[in-house]
This record gives sequence, C-alpha cells and structure tokens, in this order.
Amino acid sequence: MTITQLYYVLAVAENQNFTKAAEKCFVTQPTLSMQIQKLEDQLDVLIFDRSKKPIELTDVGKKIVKQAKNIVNESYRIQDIVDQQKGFIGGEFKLGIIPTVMPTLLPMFLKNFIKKHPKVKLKIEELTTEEIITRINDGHLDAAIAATPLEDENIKERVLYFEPFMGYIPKNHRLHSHKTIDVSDLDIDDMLLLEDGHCFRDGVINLCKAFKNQTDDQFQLESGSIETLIKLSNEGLGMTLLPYLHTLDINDKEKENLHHFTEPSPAREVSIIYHKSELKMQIIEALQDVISGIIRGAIAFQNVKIISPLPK
Amino acid sequence: MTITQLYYVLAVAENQNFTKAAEKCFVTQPTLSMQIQKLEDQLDVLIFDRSKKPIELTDVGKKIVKQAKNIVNESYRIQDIVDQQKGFIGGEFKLGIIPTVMPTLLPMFLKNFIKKHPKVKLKIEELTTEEIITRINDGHLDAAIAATPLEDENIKERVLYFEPFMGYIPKNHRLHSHKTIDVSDLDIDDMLLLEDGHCFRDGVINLCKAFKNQTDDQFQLESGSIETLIKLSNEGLGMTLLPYLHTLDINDKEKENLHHFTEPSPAREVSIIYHKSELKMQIIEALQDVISGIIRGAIAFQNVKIISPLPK
DNA sequence: TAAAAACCATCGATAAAATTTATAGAAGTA
DNA sequence: TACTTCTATAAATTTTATCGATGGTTTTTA
Repeated sequence: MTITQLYYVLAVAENQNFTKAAEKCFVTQPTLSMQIQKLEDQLDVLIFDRSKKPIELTDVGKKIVKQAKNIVNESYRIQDIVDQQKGFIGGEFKLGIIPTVMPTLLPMFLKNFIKKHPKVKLKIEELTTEEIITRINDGHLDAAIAATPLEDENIKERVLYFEPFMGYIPKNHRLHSHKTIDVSDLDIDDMLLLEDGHCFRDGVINLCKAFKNQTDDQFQLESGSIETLIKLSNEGLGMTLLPYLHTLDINDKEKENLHHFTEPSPAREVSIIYHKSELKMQIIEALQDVISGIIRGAIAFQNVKIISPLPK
Repeated sequence: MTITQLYYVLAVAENQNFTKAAEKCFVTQPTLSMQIQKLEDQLDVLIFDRSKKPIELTDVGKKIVKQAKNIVNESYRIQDIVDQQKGFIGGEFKLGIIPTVMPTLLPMFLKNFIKKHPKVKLKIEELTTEEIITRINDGHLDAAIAATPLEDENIKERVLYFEPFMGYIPKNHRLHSHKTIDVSDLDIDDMLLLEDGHCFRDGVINLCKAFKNQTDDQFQLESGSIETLIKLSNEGLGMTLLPYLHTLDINDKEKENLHHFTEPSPAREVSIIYHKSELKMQIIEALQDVISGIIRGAIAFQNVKIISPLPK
C-alpha cells in the first residue's frame, strides 16, 4: 500500500470517474485503474462498485476513503514540519474570500503580502460562505476569509477585524433626515439586499429580525453586488446597509447619504478560517499578521454588536 | 514520499543503527541508506545526525519520526477496516501478560481462544507492567493483560475480572489461628513480597500502607515467583498474599494455610489494556469475550476493594 | 598502536514497479 | 445499428527499489 494509491482512490471517489480523476492526478487512466485494482487485490476487497453509473463507493470503500483522507493529509504534514523548522514560508496556498469582503480587503493586503512572502503562490477564489465551508472540509481550500462565527466543528477561526455596518439612505427615504440611525429604525421591507447566498444578506436579515418578527420573505429587489445596491438605492428604491470598508471609496456626493448607527453599531466579525487539521499554519499565520497589521490603521471601532452571518 | 520510507525511518530511529534496522525490515542496509537519503533529499533536510555514534535524530528528525509513527499506524488501520467489514478475525497479535497473571489465566483461556479464532497468530510474552506500558506505547505490543487502573492517558483499559487476595499464613505465624483476617492485621514487616518490578508487590505495599505509615523499605526476603513465595512461607519466613486464582491449584495441605479476608476483600482489577489508537480492536474484543466467558465460572466475588497496582 | 570490527555510503547490476500508449470490451445513447 | 463514454487489459517502456560488492571512517580490540 502506498500513499499514491490512497491518493488515487480519493481522486476517483471525488470525481466518480476514472478518466477525470486521472487528469486531476496528471497520470493516464490505466495507471489509476491498475493501481486501484492492485490495492483492492491486496486488501482483497472492492473499494468501488463499477457496475453503478456513475461509479460508486462500496460500504467498505467509504470507510477506506475516510481513512485514506486522513493518511494523505497527515503525509502532507511532514512537509509542513520541515518548512516550519526552516522558517520557510512558501508553496501553493488556496485562499477563498467571500464576495462582500473581496473587493475592499484584497487590494489592501495583497501587495504587502506577496512582497513580504514572495515564495507563496497564492490562488485566490471568490466564493460564498457555503462553498468555502465545503471546500475547506474537502481540502480544496487551505483557508478562507469570511464572516464569522460559523459554528462548524471542523473549522477553526481567527478574528481579523470587526467591521461595522453603516446605513446608506437616499434623499427621499423616511430616515434620510436622521443624523444617526438606530437598529430599531430598520424595516426589512424598504431595504435593498444582496441576492441569496451572500452571508451579508443573512446578517442584515438577522439584524432586522432581532427587532421585528418578519416572516414575509418576499424581497423584490435584490442584487449581486454592493456597487449595484448603492446605485439602486440612489434610484430611490430603498435604503441599504454597507460594511464600513465599502464606505471608504464611494464618491463625495454619495457620502452624504451615509449614516452612522447609534452605538453599539451592528457589525460583522471577519475572520480567517481554516480546517482544524491545521495544515500550512505558517502561511495562515503570515496572512493573519499581514491583514491584522493593515487593518489596524483602517478600522478602529470599539463599541460594536456582532451580527451572525448564518441563515435563519 | 512512501509509507515504506517512513517505516524505514522509524526502524533506524528505534535501533539507532542502519544495519540492525535493515535486518528488522528484512532488507539490506544499502536499501535503508538509499531510501532514507532519498526522503531527506526530497524534504531537503537531514533526519539523522550520522556524525554521532550511535546515530541520532536531528531536531526536525524527531518531529518527523513522531508524525511518521502516526502515518504508519494509520495506514495499518486500512487493513483493520477491511477485516472488520469482513468479520475476519486473524493475523499476528502480540499480547503481553504480567507474571502474576500468566500462569493461572493463560491456561484457562488459551485453548479456547485458539480453537475459536484459529486464524489469529498469538504471540504471548511475559512482561512487567512497566515493560508493557512501554511496548504498547511504541507499538511493539497490540494489547496486554495487567492489573489496573494504570492512569496512562495513551492506554485504554477494559476490565476482565476482579481477583481477591487471600492470606497464606503458615502454622507458626501469629495470625494462623484467625479464621478470617482483616487488612488491618497486616504488617508489612512479616510479609513475603515479590521482587521489585512486580505490580503485585506494589499492590500489597499499597494495601499495607493504607493502614500503617510504613516508610521502612528494607524487605529482606523477596522472590521472583509466587511458587517460591509459598515455599518460603512454608519454611516459616513469614506470611504472604496470593491472588485468588493462584489458590485454586495448590495442594491440600497448603490449602489449610489459606485465610479469607473479612469483606470487602482487598482485590486487584485485571484488565485487557491497549493503545488508545484502537488498532486490531476485533481481536482485542475477541480476547475479552473469551476470557470474560471463562472467568465468569471461576470467580464470583462481589464485595471487594480494589488495590492500586501503581508504585508509591 | 596496529589490527580488527563495526558501520554507513556508494556503485553497478538486476529485479520489481509504475506508467504509458494502444486497444478491447461493456454499457448506455441516438 | 452506429456512436459515445468509460473502464479494463496488454505490451512496451521508463522509473524505482533492492541487492551484492566494495570503499572509507570511526570505534573497538588485541
């Protein structure tokens, strides 16, 4: 039994297809067929049920895959140990970022990070919280930046910063004349929200629900980006909420529509999250350091109230 | 990186010698040299400091060995999963037994066990508790039978039975006329003990210390086997304690010297113990079942007081 | 202090293995 | 029926693991 064989098993299990799995492993399909057969022969048990289309794991195959994941993962840790010993920070690193954090945070730290750690090959992907959780758990992401807490027992979180929400209230809105606004002023029916799948949307809904028992889920106006949200709001379609970092680069005219909340401001907690197995911690800590250093100058709110990013 | 390479590293680390390690692995010494060099090259780090005699692990080598143990162990678990699925109970199994349990318990269950599980290749070794703990932790024993509780966080225990102590009191002894004896009657100074290293000795010392604050550790008469203990006692050199199972096969004349304790009888807890990683649990459970079944007919004491087998 | 032994690395040869290309066969689809 | 998709098999090739022999060091022994 070799680690390579176990790795091949994982690839086939994941792709449910020898041919595709072979591509992912950068070998030919017969290589996979033969190595997996060899392992099955040696263990004298079938790992895959090849009669099913697409291919399926047998019962014992499922258990073997679970254990194989464990072994393959732990084998990566050997390299981690060596890197740590050498103080070497490098290699490929896959980072996920949620859409409402991506455009504001990434430009702030990326240059700094690649300058400080040129040997790290960062692969950044914009993903929803749900996708991030899935991919951290299946090992396709090394870490991610998302709104927390997530309450996933397999995922650890390190808080990077707290980002308060600000009200964006256009001229014609009932609340526009208020100097500051209070959470209790919010009415989910005249607010613009991001489309489903954004945890920021869930956060806002949680915020409103905390005060009114909204059960009416018929939001007519929804958008995929905060940019659009602002423009729709300008058109008089309702107010909206903006995470603080988004308010830094809107134009002066629009700045007049910004309203602080009365303290404690509702806020979201933004963290770097990673699998509990703690692989590549050196890079995760390097990211944390760089981002924390950058953000310290940009955000300095104290009295905030964290809103959960989880739906319902 | 292969599991074999990691296994070779473990062998060299353990034997501190390439040649001996090679023998244990059933390969030639150049094979080990080359494979380990290959791994070191690939990781670009030295695992062994070959300038030291005998050979030593480097700092990073120690960490790698720890992780390699983990990986190699987890790789064994794949076979375990398959066996479990098939309900197959077989393969090599190394069992340790403490000396004071070996001669009485082993004959009681061994025949039954090999009859019921003929595919298990049992390798039984008589070892002291201390040796057992070491070898369970380094993976050289799959399980052992010993007096418990041991309070070792890496070792799990499953109680097989409670074995009361009986007093063996020769004719000339001050307590011989007593019908039953009480723990408070015991005086460590006129008792015969096993030599150092036997947990049964520690148990007896704990028992006496519970009542008197003995600090005098000058026991003049000590023996390596319970057989000898009985004979020394017959010679009038003092009384001694016998685990219940040992009293079953002494001759009739000597049986007259046996004295029950007043209840609750002091007793030892005898368990099957194994590493927390729980490898080969099918065989461990098979052993537990057979022994529990056998012992149920032999020992039926209820009101006992467990004595710790740990020294001091 | 010289000789012997112990020990690890290296070399070249060989056996074993992993991988590839090419192809056959099975199952589903048009 | 022909076509597509997918896995298994076969033969050839490359790569890798292992071995036996040997050489250089260090340690032990005489």
